[in-house]
Amino acid sequence: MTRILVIDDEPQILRALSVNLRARGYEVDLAATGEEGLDLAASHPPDLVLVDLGLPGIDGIEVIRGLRGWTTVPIITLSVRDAERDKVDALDAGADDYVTKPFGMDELLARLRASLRRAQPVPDQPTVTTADFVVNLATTSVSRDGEDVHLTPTEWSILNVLVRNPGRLVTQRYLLQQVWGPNYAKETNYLRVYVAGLRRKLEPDPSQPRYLLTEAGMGYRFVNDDLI
Amino acid sequence: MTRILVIDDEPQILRALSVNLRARGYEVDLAATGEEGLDLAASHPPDLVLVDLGLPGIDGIEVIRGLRGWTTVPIITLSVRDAERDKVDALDAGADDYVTKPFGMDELLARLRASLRRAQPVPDQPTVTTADFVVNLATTSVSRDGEDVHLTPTEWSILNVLVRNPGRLVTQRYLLQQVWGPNYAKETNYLRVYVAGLRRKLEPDPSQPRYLLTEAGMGYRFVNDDLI
DNA sequence: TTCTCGCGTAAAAGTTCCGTTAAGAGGGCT
DNA sequence: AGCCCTCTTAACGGAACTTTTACGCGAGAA
Repeated sequence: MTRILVIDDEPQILRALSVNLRARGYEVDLAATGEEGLDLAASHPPDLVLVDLGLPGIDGIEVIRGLRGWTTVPIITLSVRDAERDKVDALDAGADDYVTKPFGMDELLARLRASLRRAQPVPDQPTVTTADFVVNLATTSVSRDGEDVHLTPTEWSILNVLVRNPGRLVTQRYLLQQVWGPNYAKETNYLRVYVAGLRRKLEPDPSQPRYLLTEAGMGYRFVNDDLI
Repeated sequence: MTRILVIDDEPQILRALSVNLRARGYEVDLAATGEEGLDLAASHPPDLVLVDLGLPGIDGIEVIRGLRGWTTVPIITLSVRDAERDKVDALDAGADDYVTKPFGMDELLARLRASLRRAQPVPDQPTVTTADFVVNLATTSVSRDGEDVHLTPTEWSILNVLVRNPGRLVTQRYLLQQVWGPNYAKETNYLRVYVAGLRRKLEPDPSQPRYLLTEAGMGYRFVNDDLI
């Protein structure tokens, strides 16, 4: 049975979600505060977390960071209609999706199913193959034209995050948090230096990247269009 | 059967709407005051709400806020012609569309069908597909004819808001607040510049937009009426 | 008709962001 | 200790993006 942890301070929303989710056959855990939610998640690991961003006490973002410290469980945030740029923080912190309040139960259920489905095929492909190089996630190695390419730990860490999110825009803040930790979310110059290094080692033409693309003002993206 | 809740204090309008809607095969609930309307909506959930903005007692805006506290049912407002300010407030409060009194029954029915259609299927996947382009909300990317379309952060932010509110009239103020924050609610020239950019990149004929429509003086609307 | 207002468009001006390079610091290994 | 590898940090030129300004057009009001 799929277990869903709902963290929200508004009793009526908690209640509405509880009723609707149970009616759909989900097992539901409820928490009214961030602390409670984190405890519950640890003692009773859920398959998906629904968390309100506007919690009293430690807020939703902190809950996401707390969860992301030890689990990759899908997280969907609930938030009031607010500035887009605030929601970016949630996604950067590691949320998978967000729903704005007021939300339709149908929409929420749809996003929930989508997140659960996306979480399933995590049986990570051991290798990612492009026309120019092969990344072996199991053995932590990269080869190009049959030759081993040596990467430093930091380079590997970055490549790892990008390759595990193929085609997806990875924000610089998310990358920095994954690789260096939450205190380095602003040090975008690190990314510039290391991505340059990766391109030198992996791209056929480092000055015109084909796999490790920059999205100015947003982040980076690993694309692999070849059908292999 | 599709149920429509009509909230209006003028008996002749209530009567005219009731007759016309029933003739088209809709089930109709009638309410003469805001309180009555809210009660009826709660006890007998409708598929769409038609509400007059100029109600005695708690007015139309309050009714919209009351409904939006717990439901995303499509709301169309009826308002007299010169109450521009009220219309914008209604849309910001969560209305989907408005019709100006005196209104033609044909126009009302058309908007009604459009709102109902939008509310129907919630896509299970985080992509929005039109005949000309595909917006992928999960990967933050847009493609057209198989080719990736590059968007700047601001362009993406605007498209994101519009696409997440399909068929709905999004006010300029709401867009500006979502993208730039609350201090930019008056900078409508930004919208002109960036929407033009989006049209250039996405519309088959940017001078005659098919998806990103302007509602003069009010805002913008993303429509995708293709049955895909 | 003329006037006004809002919109679309283009381009200039201003600002931020990125790639590159290089030098110094720290740590492990021989 | 000395060497090598890696990480950190700073600086700069150029690219990308945002903001601002200006102007033409068309719809609706006077």
